[in-house]
Amino acid sequence: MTTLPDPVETAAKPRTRDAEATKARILDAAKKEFAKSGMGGARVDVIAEKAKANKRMIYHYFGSKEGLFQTVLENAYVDIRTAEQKLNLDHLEPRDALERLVRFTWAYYLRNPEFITLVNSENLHRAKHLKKSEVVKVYSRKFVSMMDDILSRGVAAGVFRAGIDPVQLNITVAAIGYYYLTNRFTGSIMFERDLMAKDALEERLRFNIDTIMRLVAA
Amino acid sequence: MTTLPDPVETAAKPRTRDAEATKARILDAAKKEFAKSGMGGARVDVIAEKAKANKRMIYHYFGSKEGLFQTVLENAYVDIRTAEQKLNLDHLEPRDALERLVRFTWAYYLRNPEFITLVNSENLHRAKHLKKSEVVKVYSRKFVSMMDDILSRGVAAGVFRAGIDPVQLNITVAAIGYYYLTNRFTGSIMFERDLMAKDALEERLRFNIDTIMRLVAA
DNA sequence: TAAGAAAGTAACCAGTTAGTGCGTTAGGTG
DNA sequence: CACCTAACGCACTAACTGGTTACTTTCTTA
Repeated sequence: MTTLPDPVETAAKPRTRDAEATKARILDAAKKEFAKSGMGGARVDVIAEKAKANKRMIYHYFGSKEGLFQTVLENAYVDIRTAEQKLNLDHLEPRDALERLVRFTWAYYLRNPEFITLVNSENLHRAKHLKKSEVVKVYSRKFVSMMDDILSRGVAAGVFRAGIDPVQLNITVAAIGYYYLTNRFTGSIMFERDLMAKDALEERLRFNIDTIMRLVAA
Repeated sequence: MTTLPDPVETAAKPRTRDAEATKARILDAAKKEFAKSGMGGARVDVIAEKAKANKRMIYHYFGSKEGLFQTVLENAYVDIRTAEQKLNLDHLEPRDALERLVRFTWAYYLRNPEFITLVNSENLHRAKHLKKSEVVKVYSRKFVSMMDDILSRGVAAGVFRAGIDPVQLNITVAAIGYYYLTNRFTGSIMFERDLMAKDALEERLRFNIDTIMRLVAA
């Protein structure tokens, strides 16, 4: 050995303790791993490594792999529902509000591809983790009433037809974006085109807005 | 010992050898297991047991777990595409043909829930198995041209508007059924209603037909 | 009918994997 | 500053899991 490394720069850091930061790093790594491999396929050791945390910490903070998955899933739902509420659609003209929601949903899926995979994984497990979550139900009610409000205002303004079920419409808005993106790999093969190319994505968004607008038009 | 059992009825079956039947039993069991747990979560031992076959036979006939999955997946795609071709939509009035396709797609997903889960699993793996399949591409081309034909005839008859991309329409027809069913567990919690109840399913089908008809109407 | 190919079986193996026991260390508090 | 709680880390294990080895049994055919 020749020179001792500068302790300030390369010392094996005394690693200041920070429970919240460690938790956050674990959740972030877990979200990525669960999204990449699903709840069953994700490896706890890999999550610990990517989080630069010890595996023991995962069990300390989240109890089990399933506990960790449940927290990740719950956070994901809270995140999208919170973002939706921030759109302030009630200040917009009904048609603009609806178009904005379609655009937001599409953009959210594109920017948060983990969301889709987490939801798929949860449905493979028959929603056993989500069932335990009370928060999600509260947020979902707000989500439905938001659409209900847009529809009512649209009908009153004479721009939407009456009798549309907000739940069915919500499902449809999600479906036309979600399906395209979750099945982008098999879809690109079947239709022999790159569904993720920039112009393909733009075309799909236009098509989706069109689909929803024609569906609700008076 | 008193009486010898009737060999025809109760003999500890000499287990007549039948490669095709064994293969078929393995494929059937594999489809169910892969659908229930995904490609990663399914267990080869469980498949062998359910197929009443020896695990060694799986490796003999299909090489590996992935080889087995690929065959199951390929069969699933061929099955739905074949059933679609049998609909004979080219003899129907365009609007009837399209409605029939929407109804068929919905009914197929309902009667073959494994299909959806297999496709989801394949997309989690970025379609690495489907990429190797040449058959699927051939069938898919026929699928697209079928929709193309319906659209052209509809435009010519003045009942559909022009300029609709058959691929986008195909994706949308699949999406509005597929999403509802694959996310039926989380959906039932979020919307606080049983999405699989008989009347809920009927309502969704009606809504979907309506969505597609309004989308293509002139 | 002898022989060999194909179908079928049981036991086994090496590598993983979720989960733990137990000891160490940082840092806030009395 | 002594003490104690909570953060952190290492090394281990019991159960599993995809895949294989070595073998027996059945059927076909020359």
